[in-house]
Amino acid sequence: MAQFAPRDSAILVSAGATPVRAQLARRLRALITEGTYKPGDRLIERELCERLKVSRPSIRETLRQLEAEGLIDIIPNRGPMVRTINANEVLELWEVRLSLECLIARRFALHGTAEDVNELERCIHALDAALKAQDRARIKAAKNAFFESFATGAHNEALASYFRQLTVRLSFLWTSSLMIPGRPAESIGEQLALLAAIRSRNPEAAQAATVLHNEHAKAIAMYGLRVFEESRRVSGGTAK
Amino acid sequence: MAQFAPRDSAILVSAGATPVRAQLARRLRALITEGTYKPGDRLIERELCERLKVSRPSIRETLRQLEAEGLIDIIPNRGPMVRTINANEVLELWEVRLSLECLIARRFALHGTAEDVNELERCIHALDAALKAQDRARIKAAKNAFFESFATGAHNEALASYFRQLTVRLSFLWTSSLMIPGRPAESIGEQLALLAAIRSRNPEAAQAATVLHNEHAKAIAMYGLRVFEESRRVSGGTAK
DNA sequence: CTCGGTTGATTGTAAGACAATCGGCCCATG
DNA sequence: CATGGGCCGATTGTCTTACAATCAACCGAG
Repeated sequence: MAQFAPRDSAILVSAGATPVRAQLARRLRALITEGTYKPGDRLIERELCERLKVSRPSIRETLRQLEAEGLIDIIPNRGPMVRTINANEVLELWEVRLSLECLIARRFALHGTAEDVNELERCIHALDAALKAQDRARIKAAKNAFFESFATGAHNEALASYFRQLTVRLSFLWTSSLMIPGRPAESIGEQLALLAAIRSRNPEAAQAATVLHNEHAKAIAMYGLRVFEESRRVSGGTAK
Repeated sequence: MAQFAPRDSAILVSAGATPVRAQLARRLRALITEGTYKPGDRLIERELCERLKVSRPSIRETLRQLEAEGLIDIIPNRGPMVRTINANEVLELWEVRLSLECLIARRFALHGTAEDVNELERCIHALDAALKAQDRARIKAAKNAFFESFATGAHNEALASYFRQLTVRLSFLWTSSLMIPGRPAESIGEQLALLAAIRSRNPEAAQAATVLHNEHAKAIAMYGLRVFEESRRVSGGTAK
């Protein structure tokens, strides 16, 4: 699975020069996850061509990829739009993601190296700092770094890839609910519990910590969904 | 996620006429899962054009989709090839798939309708019959029908979609190991145990049955992998 | 036998073109 | 005034053509 490069491609790993469409996919993904294009927005090919300075074939190939990743819907003869997700679909995706998250936690506890664990700890503290600073951009970056180091520690690339994909598909939830007062401290505590479980090489405890943390995060996420749908109902759909 | 249509699109469900590239994707997927194109085989665009009677842009868009689904690799300036999977990657994918399978089993026991359960039973018996008849095509069709009804009964479309994708990515294993004497009866027994657990609405038992069945299936699959790699080493790569 | 350059094959990307289809608007009509 | 039908613009679906960039394999020279 191509996905987005976990890190920017190491120096001589991916021999070939980066194809334009790979960068395109990253950029479009970013435009969607950062909320520039919101669920329901139409992505008109010619518009994207001039905005991103590439030809229509490149755009179309990229759009097909994003469709396969679940980020956009392409309706025949109507064109692509950022995928709209209702509450039920959020719950569905969330459940799948939780299942993978549990597997990651168990695997991390079993197969994570000391370095993986330390990296995870660094990410947690960085996230803590970002949350206290109430800096959206930093929070988002720290959250991504945390997810990435979490997924990496499981040492299962396929698993990490699917986990990333699901995280991206649900990312729109976080833009609405990143900063809820009182939540941060609690959240960090949960993640430190996960870290402790991993450090003591206890997969069951790690999974339990993940489930617990997820219970809270899910509540936040569903709150974020309501906020999002509200804002959508108010500011109206530019595309109905 | 577009994926392949779970069934051929019902009469007025997907309003628009089927785009060519959707059929193309199905056909190419079939060519790969059925072993016409084997892992490592290169998929040369112009070749596919004349074989499938479509233009290069259509082919390229389809290939982008299959890449995102993990079925093929596209190496820059070298082109697409059917993705080669080594033993470690098989184990990785298998573990993810098992995790989803467990979730399906639990959800099926909790949310499956009586009709879902009956359909699953029908599929199991059909598979049993096909196995006894030693008919490869029928076995394959029955296996797919079983997976489909299994996934459907969980009533989580995202989950079903990812499960299908993983099944497809691992499908090459089955072509090598479909018919192992002695295995069928045992396998059917395991599936009937799963069915019983679901019918008694016991998610834990259903998950346990899934894990147990998977333990055996995995051994078969790894055997199939060795057979496959052996045949690959012997008959050599047409593309090295 | 090894190294290096040349060449052929294939992809990467673009631009242009045209048919098919969809959605919305306008108008006629009850 | 509400409703239905038909027209028109916008957009995608698909194909053709074109050319540069790159890789891989071959071949010849040392």
